[in-house]
Amino acid sequence: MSKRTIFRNPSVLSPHYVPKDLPFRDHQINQIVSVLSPALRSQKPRNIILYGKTGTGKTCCMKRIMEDFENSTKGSGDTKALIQYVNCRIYNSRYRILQKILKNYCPEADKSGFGLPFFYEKLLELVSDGKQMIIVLDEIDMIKDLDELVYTLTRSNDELSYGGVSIVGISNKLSFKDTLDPRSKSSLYETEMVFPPYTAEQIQRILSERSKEGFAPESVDSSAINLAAAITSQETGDARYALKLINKAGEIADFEKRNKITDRDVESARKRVEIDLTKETIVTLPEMHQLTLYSIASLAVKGSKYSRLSLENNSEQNGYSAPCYLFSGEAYEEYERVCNKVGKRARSLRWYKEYLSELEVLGLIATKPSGKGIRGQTTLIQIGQNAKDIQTVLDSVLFLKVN
DNA sequence: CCTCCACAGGAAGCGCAGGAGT
DNA sequence: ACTCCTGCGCTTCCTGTGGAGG
Repeated sequence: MSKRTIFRNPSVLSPHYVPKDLPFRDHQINQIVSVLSPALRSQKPRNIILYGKTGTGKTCCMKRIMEDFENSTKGSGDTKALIQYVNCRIYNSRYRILQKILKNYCPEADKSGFGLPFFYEKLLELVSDGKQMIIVLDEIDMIKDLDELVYTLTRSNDELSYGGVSIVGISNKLSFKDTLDPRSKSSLYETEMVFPPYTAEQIQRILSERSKEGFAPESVDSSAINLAAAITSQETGDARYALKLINKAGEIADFEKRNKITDRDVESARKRVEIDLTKETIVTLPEMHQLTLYSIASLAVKGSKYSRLSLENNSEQNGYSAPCYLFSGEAYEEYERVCNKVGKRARSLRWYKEYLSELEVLGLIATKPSGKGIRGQTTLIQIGQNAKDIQTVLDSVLFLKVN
């Protein structure tokens, strides 16, 4: 009666799953805990920044620590320390972050119309009786007015005699440090910690442990795990990617009604995962960002006249496609056409540039200044992945049919 | 050398939604 | 009901800039 499946507990294989033990991250966890533990004794912990590429376990470690933290304060009745997690990709301004934190404690804050001073007062009230508040800012580099936020939060410490507020920042961009104001930089970087990428052997261990829990016994070839680990470490060392890979391989084997995951499944999963990953980011994009990306993708498929022009000067290299660059000017024109087609009002050129830089932050496109050989100063845009794939994804999202 | 191109990106301000105070 | 305030997304305006062209 029940459908035959090789999955035993699929949630274990999800990238959001937080395991009891995080292999190869004991050192980092211990260090973070030792930085944060003063909060349990009503002392203000130092601020800390966690660095590392995607899928190196930063968020996972932090969630593990938060759970343990909450469990340890639960029994003791009056809690001395509060810990709050904020995903800054969604809550990307000072206002939204404070609102998000406070609405867990006072529900009336979950409305717009309040000014920042209101939130500030509420925050002070919350920690004024000697409590310590730890704010975990995941993807901290996405915050638009981070300097002001850091200033607001550190200033609150000056006004309090007992409680305090400290920040745990999580970022995967090393360069974002330089964009900060020197004052907020020095207060934010009291402690710094780097998460190195996992090695192939480590990923292999992680995969086999999760597979043991996630799949039925004996259903995963050890060579399939080795292959998935090898592919991952060759690409990025991103554990999340590795989990996706093995998960997808499982789905393929399941679909074909086999009871073992083999190398071949991992190979075919590889192509699907990449499309899936970009699809995930694309569908959650705001509409205007989607239209912007769509215009770039379709122009890249068509080929830009400027880039064709400039390619003629260069001698043909193996006949294979050199990276296709688009001029921001022609991309904007295409964007206007696309907006027209779907009956949306195109935003101004100025704002279009903001869209571009946000798409670049997400890694969907790459840009570079035009430099020598091109008249005027402009930006060259290159699409991150296969333009055709992105176009197909967006076609289904935007309900378009363009040829 | 100057001028023009094709933009980049900062500043100011606008309309809107949704509070609070009166 | 009204006025005032706030943040946000956005437009308009403006000045700056690196290289090509004459």
